[in-house]
Amino acid sequence: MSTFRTVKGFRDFFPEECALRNYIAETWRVVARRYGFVEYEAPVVESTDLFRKKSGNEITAQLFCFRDKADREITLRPEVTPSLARMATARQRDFKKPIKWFQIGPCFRYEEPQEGRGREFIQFNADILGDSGPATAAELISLAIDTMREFGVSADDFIIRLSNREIWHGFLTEKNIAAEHATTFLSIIDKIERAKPDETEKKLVEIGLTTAEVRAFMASTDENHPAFADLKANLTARGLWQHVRIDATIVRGLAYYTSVVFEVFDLKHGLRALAGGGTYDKLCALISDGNVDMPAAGFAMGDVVLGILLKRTPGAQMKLTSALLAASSIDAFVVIADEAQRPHALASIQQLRAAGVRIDYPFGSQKVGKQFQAAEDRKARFAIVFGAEYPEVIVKNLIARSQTSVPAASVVDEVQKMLAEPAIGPLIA
RNA sequence: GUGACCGUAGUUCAAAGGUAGAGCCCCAGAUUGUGAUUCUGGUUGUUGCGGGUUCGAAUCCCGUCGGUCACCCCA
Repeated sequence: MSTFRTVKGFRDFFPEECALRNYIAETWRVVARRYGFVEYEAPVVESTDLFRKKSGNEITAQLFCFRDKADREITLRPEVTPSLARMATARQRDFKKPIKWFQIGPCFRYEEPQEGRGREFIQFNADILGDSGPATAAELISLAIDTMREFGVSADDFIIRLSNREIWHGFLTEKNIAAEHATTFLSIIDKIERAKPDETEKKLVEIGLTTAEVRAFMASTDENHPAFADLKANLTARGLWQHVRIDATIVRGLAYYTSVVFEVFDLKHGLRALAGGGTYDKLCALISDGNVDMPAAGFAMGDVVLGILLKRTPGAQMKLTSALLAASSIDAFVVIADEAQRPHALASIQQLRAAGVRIDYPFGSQKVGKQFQAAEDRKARFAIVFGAEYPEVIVKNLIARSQTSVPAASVVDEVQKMLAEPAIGPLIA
């Protein structure tokens, strides 16, 4: 047993986990580009003030922060939206609007780790800046839905919970509640399904409301509420509205959200949120001290809960298994049956690799049976045997268990031809 | 940051105050040019770490670190 362990809340990526991480990131990237988003990246560390002042209490309580050697207050980013706002406002005139950017990278939050929740996670961020309104939110929600579907997660497996903070502000106005209570009130709504009813009632009464009033308003807030009309029309036109459910209890903890807010949840396993986002029309102005007043919206999806869901969702497992196999398998294993042929084998290996064929082979003398076992273990499609027949070599299809003899001089062409044919059997890489 | 439960070989788990074990994995051989199965042999632990109680501690107590869960809230 090693004396050293990973730091609390951090994880090792052994090859299998690394393949999963890469599969998730690559899928995010492919779908985001399909939507016309371009990739950017921000620093992993930022001045602590950037988050302390802009993100709100929920995030600042779990900042992974420290002082550097020059005594500067530094924070490992808990999210990238403030960095994005800083970057976008700093050079906003360089980019045509709307700006559609995405980012994939690690984020850090100092909290108690448990399943689906570590201190380090990889996040996919998609944001649209310089354009506000239902079309922007619809584009982002659509991207979130298609991302889930690309993983093989279907409408039976996940739901978008959608709300709009403005409907609650309208409710407070209607009830003549002072605006200063808005933050407290939203916090109560956020917890209304988790907190004890009598405590909720007590808190509501303190600001001049009752649970009954709030419940009645929630019950009357459905997809026909005017606040969702444009969004509904847009997503219905795309054929995606069935993925959306109005849920007035979604308000989100981050302070900067202004109107539309949404979260992505799985439907079958009771996991934590897969993704969340909304519009944040005032953040750019805040970050730039009022110099750039640019509306914006975006969402973030994490890799940890998503990874758990993919492993548990039948529809997603096949794509996942295929991706993991592709990451660990090779095209052909070279069997050196006669050590005297090793130089010839190395020459062919070099040519095959130059042609892009994924090749492995034994470093030292090994029995042929062992070498075929190694080929099997490496999930190779073919074994290429260099032995007494040289300059002929034997190419064996390890799935079909058939073999042919080809001249060593043409092995590259022959193997490429065979690789181009569809693999028979379950080992489709 | 607070509370609850847990921590034994690479891994999954036994051993309930009396000498730390098994399956799997890994390595080698049976098998000197073909993948399975089977069989044989082999490597591995200051029982997370540090104290304490005891003739004796994996086992009981305290602390600490880590994991899981709840609070919190979400990626």
